[in-house]
Amino acid sequence: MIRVLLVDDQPMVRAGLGLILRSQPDIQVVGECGDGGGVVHTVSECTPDLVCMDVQMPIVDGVEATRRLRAADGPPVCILTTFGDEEVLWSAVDAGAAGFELKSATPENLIEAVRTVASGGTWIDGTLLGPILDSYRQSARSRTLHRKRLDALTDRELDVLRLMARGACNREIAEQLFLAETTIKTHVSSLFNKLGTRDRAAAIVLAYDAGLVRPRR
Amino acid sequence: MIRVLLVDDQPMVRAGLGLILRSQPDIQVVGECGDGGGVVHTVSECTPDLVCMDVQMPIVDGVEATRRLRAADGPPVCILTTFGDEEVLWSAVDAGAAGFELKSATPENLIEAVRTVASGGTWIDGTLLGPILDSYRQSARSRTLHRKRLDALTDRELDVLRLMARGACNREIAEQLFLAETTIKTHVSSLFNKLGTRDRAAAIVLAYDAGLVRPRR
DNA sequence: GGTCCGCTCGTACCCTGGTAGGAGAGCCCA
DNA sequence: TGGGCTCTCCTACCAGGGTACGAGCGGACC
Repeated sequence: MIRVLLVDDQPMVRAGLGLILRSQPDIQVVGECGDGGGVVHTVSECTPDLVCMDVQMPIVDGVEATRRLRAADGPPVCILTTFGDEEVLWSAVDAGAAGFELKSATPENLIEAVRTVASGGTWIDGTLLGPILDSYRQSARSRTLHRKRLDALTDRELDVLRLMARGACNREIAEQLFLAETTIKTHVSSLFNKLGTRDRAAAIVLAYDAGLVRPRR
Repeated sequence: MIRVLLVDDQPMVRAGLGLILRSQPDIQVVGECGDGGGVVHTVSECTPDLVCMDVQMPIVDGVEATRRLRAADGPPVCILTTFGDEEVLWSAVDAGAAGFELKSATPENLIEAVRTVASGGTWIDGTLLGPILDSYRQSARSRTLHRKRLDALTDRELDVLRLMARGACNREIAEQLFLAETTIKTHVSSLFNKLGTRDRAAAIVLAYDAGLVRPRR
């Protein structure tokens, strides 16, 4: 039996959600909340297996409430929202949400989302997946355009550029590649010419833009 | 009726996939391919609604075949692979795949993937979604850690750092901020101290790592 | 009123970064 | 075999980057 806590400021929405979920023999709605503020407390009382959380709420919004639940080692959270823009999705993911479903989804999808999240899985509404991957593809496309400029570089010059783009000075690059510093200077000048950059700062920026190196995280 | 083309170098896998898909009354397997090389040609002959594509194949791999199909304005591609590492996923997405499912998935999931992709949707295996979001969360976490170091900077120093991280030299920064070059030097030295960086190269790297500036795409 | 801080600007100095030009060795390909 | 390219290393030179230190001004805070 899957025990669900519903959090939404609109009683009508809670009623509708409850109706859909209760139609399943293995799903049980064990509590409701009208704001994100009391969620942590309510959870400790009714011990749900997962929390269905709205985003827009008057006092404490769903993202913040999700963060608090995660901090309190609470049950997994499935975000339920009206507007599925990317910003909200990422902030919810950042807060630790395991599921993200639109209120416009079919009851079947909603139930599947609940089942997936309750069993420890991850769920993102299918209609959102498309735009997300599209934006990734777009960024990948212009990255390959940048890469074309890097194609002119020799292997050695790429070695130097990579180290340079990690903040290494010429002497350090020389040490790491077992070369003389003057050699590095030669490579550096050469790759500046090919890339059309005048100094290492611009080259580093280009290395990031082209995706040769990625921000370390 | 959904018309499917199967592409996999192993006949056994094609047989198994076919068995699963043909069990559905609305799905029809209209062709098979043993390598990615002939996919574009085969598609023009048997006109499928979608292509189920293996990744590892002897001559032309699934990612490259997907790219060619996209270039030829072919039907959507659902990638079917044994190993679900992130690299493969992103390269497949980059190539234009609309679906990504593991061979270890349940027949139900496979069928759902096919139905989703055939109807123009996007599908990613649920077990992969978790690790992807985890890595995103990790990156977000250490981004905030880096940001802590940026918190020590004054507004003016942030202005300077932002321009510096776009490749501007001191004189250009001075011009853009309507300040003297010596002032910029003061700010630059000060922010190096606060960030613990010794030169602008390292500061630029930190600006990217902290997410203060993002690769331009 | 005094103090702290951020912002501005200056001088003086050193050092790394970047350029110009040359040169030798190894490799591939016509 | 000769030409072209890459990789290596050198000398010499100069501008910009970075540091150290000082100083004036204005706002915030006690």
